[in-house]
Order: sequence, then structure tokens, then C-alpha cells
Amino acid sequence: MRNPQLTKDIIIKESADLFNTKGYKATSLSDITNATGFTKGAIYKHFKNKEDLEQQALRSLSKRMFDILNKDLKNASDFTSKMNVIFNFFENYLDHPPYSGGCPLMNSACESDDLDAGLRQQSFGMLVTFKTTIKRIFDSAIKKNQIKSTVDSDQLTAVYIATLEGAIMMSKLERKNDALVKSISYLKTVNSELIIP
Amino acid sequence: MRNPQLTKDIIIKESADLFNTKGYKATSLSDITNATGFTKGAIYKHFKNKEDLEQQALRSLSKRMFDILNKDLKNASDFTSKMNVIFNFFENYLDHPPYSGGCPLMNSACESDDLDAGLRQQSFGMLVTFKTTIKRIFDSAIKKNQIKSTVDSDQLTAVYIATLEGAIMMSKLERKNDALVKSISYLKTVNSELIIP
DNA sequence: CAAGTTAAATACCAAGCGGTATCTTTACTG
DNA sequence: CAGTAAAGATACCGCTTGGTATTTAACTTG
Repeated sequence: MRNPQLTKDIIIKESADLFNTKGYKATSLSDITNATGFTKGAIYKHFKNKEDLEQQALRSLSKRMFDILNKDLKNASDFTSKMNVIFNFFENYLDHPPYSGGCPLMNSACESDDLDAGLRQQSFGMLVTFKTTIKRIFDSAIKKNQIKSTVDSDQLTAVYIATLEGAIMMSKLERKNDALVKSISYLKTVNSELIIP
Repeated sequence: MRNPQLTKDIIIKESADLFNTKGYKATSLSDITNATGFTKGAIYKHFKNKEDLEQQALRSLSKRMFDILNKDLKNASDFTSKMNVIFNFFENYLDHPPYSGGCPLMNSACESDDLDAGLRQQSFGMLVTFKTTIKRIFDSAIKKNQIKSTVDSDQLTAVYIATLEGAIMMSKLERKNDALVKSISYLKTVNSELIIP
């Protein structure tokens, strides 16, 4: 009945959720032992220390996020449907979150100060990945003449990510996805003005 | 040489900065005693407990933020100049921050989970205040026929705040105000399309 | 200037933290 | 089916945490 890999996966999964909801520093090892049912002995068999677990947990969160995004993006062909994948992903955040506690990117970015270099590097990597994903959608659409060639993809990438992330923060705080719905609705109208008919 | 009020102010100021940079839970009382030079005895003379200090510190941060904003807003008459007050405020965030550690609204919003009701309420209040401030700029401009009457002020308020807050998060993470500059530049072009010539 | 009051320092506490060493149990292998 | 290595539980460690009780020092007032 023993399954080391499963044990490790459970620890990563549960601690990832805890980290993302309570915060990294605020989550104690006993929180994790309580959530998983395993003891500290099991945890320290699989992870060097708390920071190691933190890193792997955040990586799994990041993977979970982009796996969903990329999977859905593969099924989308044109600009509008690709953008809808992004929008749907965020719109479902509050109702059907792929993980609890809000966006791992924003959470880790907020908590990472100058001291915790590892945390910062992880969230920085997530931001890079996210930016690459969005920018590629713009650039590809420009190349395919789906949107105007005058579009500044770097700028719009920054703006879209900022808007979505900020809206998630607001919606989480207000406990209703009002801000998220409004923001996405707005970004859709922006999109519609970029499109070449 | 004794000045209780000054002592309290110092404790609030220093702990506010610590809270905003390190996070609330991650800031310990000894962090505060080190930063202020006072001892725990002094702290607990002026504050009931850590949560009480946390509340008052966050309130002072919020006050600092909106005092600056409102002061500058009073000197602005038309829509464009009012908006520039907002934009300038955020654009100066990284170079000349009124407090270190990024935006208190986002920081507190991110850290506040369902358990810490006090923290959540504080950040919620900040969001309400911020929304009111922005919405008033739009509504007043509509009334004065400075911008188009078709403007959905509720939606744009949400979008603008989301974009600015998200951009701050990105800029803080990337350690360059690139995203912030791009976002503000974008919002300015949006503004220009709202204006009635 | 003496008494009383308040600010602040000191000393202390139980509880929880991350981490380690050790022991027990499970599962694989010859 | 015995031997071994790994998985996981238990027990423990030093340290820090938030908080309190007590003491010292400074200001206020009669």
C-alpha cells in the first residue's frame, strides 16, 4: 500500500494549495502534515527543506496553470478563439478554479521580497512564460493578417496581463467576479477593434 | 525627552513599511523593535496586540496614499489633468515611492485570506476608496461634457484600477517600470479617445 | 520637591516553528 | 522466507514567536 511517488505528489499538491491560499511563509509544516495526513518524516524524506518544497510546489502550480492554457490554446486556431481561451481561463477562475487561492503568479509576486530570491525567480519565470504566451498570440495574428499590423504587441501584452491580473485581485477581494467580467468584456471590445474584417 | 505620540507614530510608520515590504505575517515583533529602536514594552503600551498594530499601520499607509492623491487632485481641474495625477502617482511608484514595498492595496489584498478578516476589510476599504476616486473623475467629466456621455464609468473604473494595479505588480517583479510605463501610455490613448474636443 | 502616574525597558513564558536523529514498518529481492 | 533498503512515524532539539508581568525611568501635578 506504499507509494512514494504518490506520497510526494500529494505533499506537493496539498502544500501548493496551502501556499497559494495562506501564503508561503504563513504555511507551516504542521499545516502540511495536517492537510496531507503524512508526518514530517515523510516530508523530509522527499524534500530537502521547506524552501525546496516551496519551489517544487510553486513549479507544479505554474505547470497546472500553463498546461490548461496550452492544451486549450492548441485547439484554437484564429486570434479571437485564442484570446477567448485566455479570457475563459480567467473568467472561470472564481467559479471553477484549477487551484484555490487566486493566481499563483500574483500571489508569489506579491509575497516575494528581495530576500527570498527563489520565490522571486519562480514568479518571474511565470510572468515570462505568460508574456510569451500572450505575445505569441498577437504576433501570430499579425503575421496571419488577422489583426492590424500597427498593433504594438509588446505594449498590449503588458496591458492585457496587467488588466487580467489586477482584475483577479479585485474580484478575489470583492468576492464577486464583477471586476473580472467587466475587464474581460472591455478587453474583448479592444480586440474587436484590432481585427481585420 | 519623552514623547508618547511620537513614539506611537514611529512605531506605526516603521511597522507599516515593514508590513508593506515583508508582509504582515512575515513581519515579527522583533523586526519592529529592531527597526524602531523601541522594545516590546513600548509597543504593547500603545497597541493592544500585533493585529491592532497591523490595522493601524495599514490605515496609515492607506491614508498616506490617498492624502497624496487627493491633495494633487484638488489642484487639477479638467479630466486630463485629473487623470494625469493618477498616472503620475503610479508612474513615480518605483522611482519615488511614498512607501516601500509596492501598493498597499495589492499587498494587503494578496495576503488577506479568509481567516484574517481584519486585513481583508482594510484592503477592501482601500479598494472602495480608490474606485470612488476614479469613478468620480469619470462621472464629473461626463457631467461637464469633457468626455463622451456614452462612457461606462463603472466598467472603465474597474479596468483602469485593474490595469494599474496589475502593472505595478509586474513592474515590481521585473524591477523595471516597463509594464507600468506601457500600461499608462496605453490608458492615456484610451483617455484621448474619450475626450470631446 | 515629593507623590503619583504613565512611558518604556527588562525579564520571562508557553507554544509553535523548521529541522534532525532515531526507530519502526513496509516492500522489494535473492 | 530471510535480508536489506527505503518509506514513513516518533521523539526530540534549539530557536523564535506573540504576549505578559514586573521593574525602572521620566514626566506631571499638588
